[in-house]
Amino acid sequence: MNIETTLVQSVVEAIKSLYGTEFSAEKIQLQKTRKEFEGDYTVVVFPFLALSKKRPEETAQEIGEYLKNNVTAISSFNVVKGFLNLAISANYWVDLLNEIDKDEKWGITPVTENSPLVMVEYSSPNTNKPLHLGHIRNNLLGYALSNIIEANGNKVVKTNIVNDRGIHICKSMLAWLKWGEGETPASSGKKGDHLIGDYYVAFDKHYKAELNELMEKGMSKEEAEAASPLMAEAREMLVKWEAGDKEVRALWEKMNNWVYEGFDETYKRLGVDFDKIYYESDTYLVGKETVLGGLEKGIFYRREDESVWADLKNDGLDEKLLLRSDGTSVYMTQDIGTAQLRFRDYPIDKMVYVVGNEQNYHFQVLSLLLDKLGFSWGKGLVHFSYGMVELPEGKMKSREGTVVDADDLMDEMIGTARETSEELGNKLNDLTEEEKANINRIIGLGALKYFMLKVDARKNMLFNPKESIDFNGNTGPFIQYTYARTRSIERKADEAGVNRNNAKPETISEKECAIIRMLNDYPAIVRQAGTDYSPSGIANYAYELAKEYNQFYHDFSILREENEATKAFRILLTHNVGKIIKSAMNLLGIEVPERM
RNA sequence: GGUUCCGUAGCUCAGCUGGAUAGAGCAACGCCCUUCUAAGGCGUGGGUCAAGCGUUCGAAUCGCUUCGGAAUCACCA
Repeated sequence: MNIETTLVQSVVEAIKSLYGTEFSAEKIQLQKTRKEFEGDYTVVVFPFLALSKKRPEETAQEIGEYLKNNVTAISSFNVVKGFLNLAISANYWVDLLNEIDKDEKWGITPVTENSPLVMVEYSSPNTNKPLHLGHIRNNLLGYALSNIIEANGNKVVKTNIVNDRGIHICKSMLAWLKWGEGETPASSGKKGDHLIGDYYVAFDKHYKAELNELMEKGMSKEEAEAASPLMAEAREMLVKWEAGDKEVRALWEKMNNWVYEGFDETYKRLGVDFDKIYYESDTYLVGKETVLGGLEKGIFYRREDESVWADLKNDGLDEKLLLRSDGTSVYMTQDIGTAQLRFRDYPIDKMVYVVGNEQNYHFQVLSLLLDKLGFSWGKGLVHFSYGMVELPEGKMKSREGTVVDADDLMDEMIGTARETSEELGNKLNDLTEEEKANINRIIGLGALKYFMLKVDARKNMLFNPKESIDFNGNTGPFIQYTYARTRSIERKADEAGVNRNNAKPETISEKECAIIRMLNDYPAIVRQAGTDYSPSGIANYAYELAKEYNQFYHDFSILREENEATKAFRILLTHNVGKIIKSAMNLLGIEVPERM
């Protein structure tokens, strides 16, 4: 049994024995003892005063004595005001550490055949431009979240819905036809998604120029927009696409495939992946059918102009359009269609959508609509809503050229890692260029990923491209560095023939107890992160652990210990700190280097 | 205007199922590399936890109000 459970139960027994009353275990407040006090765990005794009818100090003293006499793991206790601090014996910690050592997957709940199936949707790009900083946050959160949910004993299906159709795609296509002169990724050496993005920008440029021209001739902005021949052509192209025009479809497929190749490269580099990809071009018609089905069942209603609506006023929301008067589908219709297809493909128990917080309302509505349409997981769907990434100049705006491109950013991070590494000197000189490059990649991306994941997802976050490329302090590289040192120590210990199974020291330090306690907390941290959907919980834990260990490491020369048992114990501790750091970073999708 | 979210050190962020003197990192200043990796460690300074009221033995944490900021409320996606 876990030490915390033991302590709580013992406190219940103590109260019963001393005051003759049952006290509910959930109401007992057991917390880690703060650093400035002596002990490992602290019981808050204020809630018991009504029962004991004594002053806080006396009550704490009585309970402390009872516990010390009845729980072998407790070596001593002290009382400060209404706080009972309990110290756990060294033996207990050594045994616990051995237990953690035996379990290679400490903290991870295995997935079985009967585990619930959770589908996580994330990324959801448009195929008319490359991925940017906002997508990076989305992708990293989605991937980390999937790992965390899986670590809590769920089957996870990672999915991506690609927005591959619509007027914006036609704009790129049209621009490419007009001004592309047959340019391809192969002919220009550009990544496919960047190539298409350039044409999307080109369309906008020409369109703006056209508007200006028309406005100079005396049209208002609205009139010019309506009269624009370029936009008319784009709309025409969309109509052709919907009608299945062969040429348009062929061009669409060709250009989308370029984009997918580009995306795949970016995803691979970011280290994220998907089990199943859905395309909006496949789902939007299904959505229409589903909505019409709902109409027949009387869940929705039709207005005089033939448009279809859902009335959600009884649920505290407004009315929501589902099909336009011309019968075409809207965003919501497509999400319903995607849900329908997914439900056909998988026995989904829970659905998690990783989508920005600007769509909070949309998902509130979607949840209700899916529920009304009979999807068992509709009501309980989770919109994992995250905040925007802001730049020092404000929001990212493609028009103002303040978008931070995902590929460029990764290049920059890796480049900075390389420079830093070179400045620091010759640590890696015995490695090949390839090995060095790989370590710099791990560090550069680790810095980026950790920076994005350590912040509470709900909050808007500020990304300063210049200052945030930081490798000191609460950063990914600091944690990776700590891991690399644990590995270095282990390698040297292996050479010296230290056997960590001989760890039976007579005394261990407070610092070491604190570290073991943190290792012991890991399963609870993983569970908490799973129920809160909070990768940041894992991230901050990893930092705390790395920091705690780093401080400890600084004070000890492990391999120079004279006592074999103590030396073995320190290696055992080092090994398990490394194990847990690696595991936590794995959940976040951050690699750890063996050296750095 | 309605709804939702956010406001903690100069900056970036933890802490929030109510507990002890509110924590890190960055930035500033001062120490520490013949010691398993200095991408490190130690120290100093820095706070009206936006403000007010309430709940209670106890509030950064819970409730209400106000003030600031963001998102959303489309026959856009």
